[in-house]
Amino acid sequence: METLDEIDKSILRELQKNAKITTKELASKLNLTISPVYERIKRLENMKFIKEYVAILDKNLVNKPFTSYCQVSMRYHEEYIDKFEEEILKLDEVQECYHIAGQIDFLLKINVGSIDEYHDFIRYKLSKINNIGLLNSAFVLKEIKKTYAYNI
Amino acid sequence: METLDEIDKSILRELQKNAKITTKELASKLNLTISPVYERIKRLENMKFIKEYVAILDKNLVNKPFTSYCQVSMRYHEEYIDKFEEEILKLDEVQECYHIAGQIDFLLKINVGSIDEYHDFIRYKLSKINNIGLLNSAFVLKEIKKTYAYNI
DNA sequence: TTTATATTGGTAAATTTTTCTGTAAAAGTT
DNA sequence: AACTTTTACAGAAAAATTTACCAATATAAA
Repeated sequence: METLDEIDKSILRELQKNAKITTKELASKLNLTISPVYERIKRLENMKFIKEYVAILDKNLVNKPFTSYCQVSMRYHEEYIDKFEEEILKLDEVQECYHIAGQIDFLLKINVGSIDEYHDFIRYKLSKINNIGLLNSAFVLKEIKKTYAYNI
Repeated sequence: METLDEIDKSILRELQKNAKITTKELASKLNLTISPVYERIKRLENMKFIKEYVAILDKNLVNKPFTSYCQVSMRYHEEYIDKFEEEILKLDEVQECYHIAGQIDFLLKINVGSIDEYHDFIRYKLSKINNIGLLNSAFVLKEIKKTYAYNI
């Protein structure tokens, strides 16, 4: 982070908002020419400050309107965690999975097309993983805020 | 969704993985020429299937390595919810906020630079919002899986 | 079958990306 | 202080991509 000056940070701020901005536009915003902006972007990519560029889809339009956070605890902790993580990676419905501190072991974000699909996911996919103890679902009623940008 | 054929879905799948892919490359993958692929992308943008293109940064490199999920319940439900949501939108540390079903009202994803910063956030920013009842934090120990792509 | 509509392929202009060269300022060395 | 090295920027040219346009083809509807 200390290798980033204010110009770099401005570039990252813009690209977090809009990855499709042209170097020319960005240069104009920063009162620079194309060259330095272009080189800085390449440097930020090479140094992996920028991990990837992605298109964000409308989950309702692509028929994945149903979101749930699912808390999972393992019955015999240590020995089955690796296996659980392995299985989770294979499940397309799992958008995110975190190992968290506290009584619960894992927090999963699940995205599917309907409650029925969610039921099937829990019943026939998640529950099939060995040694799951507790399993608790919290349905998302409304997305109040969601941003992909860090406040740098 | 019914307005999307298999070609559209393939395009969306690719753009979710890599927004910087050129029309030429994409056309080659789909065994089409540039024109139809270009027009389809524009159509998907206009129809808002694609909401935005963003750069994803490395949270460790930009000094936001600490993530926590924070459960919030309101003391007097109905009347203070709007105000709470309003205040949440102003807080840069809040990456995501969902109104969820169940005992807890809101689930927040918080991203900061350190535990100290997290403490300050809870103590001096989140707690300052009126009529919060319960407040519970679950620290993320490890990110097992995180994808921005829907399985379409 | 005919008409209308949508989709594709091909081409060319406009724009952007990428590379290259030169200059100036800053930092480090003798 | 003089010299080298490094770094950041500007400008321009080359390469590649985006964008707009038109004709040809396929698809659906009348």
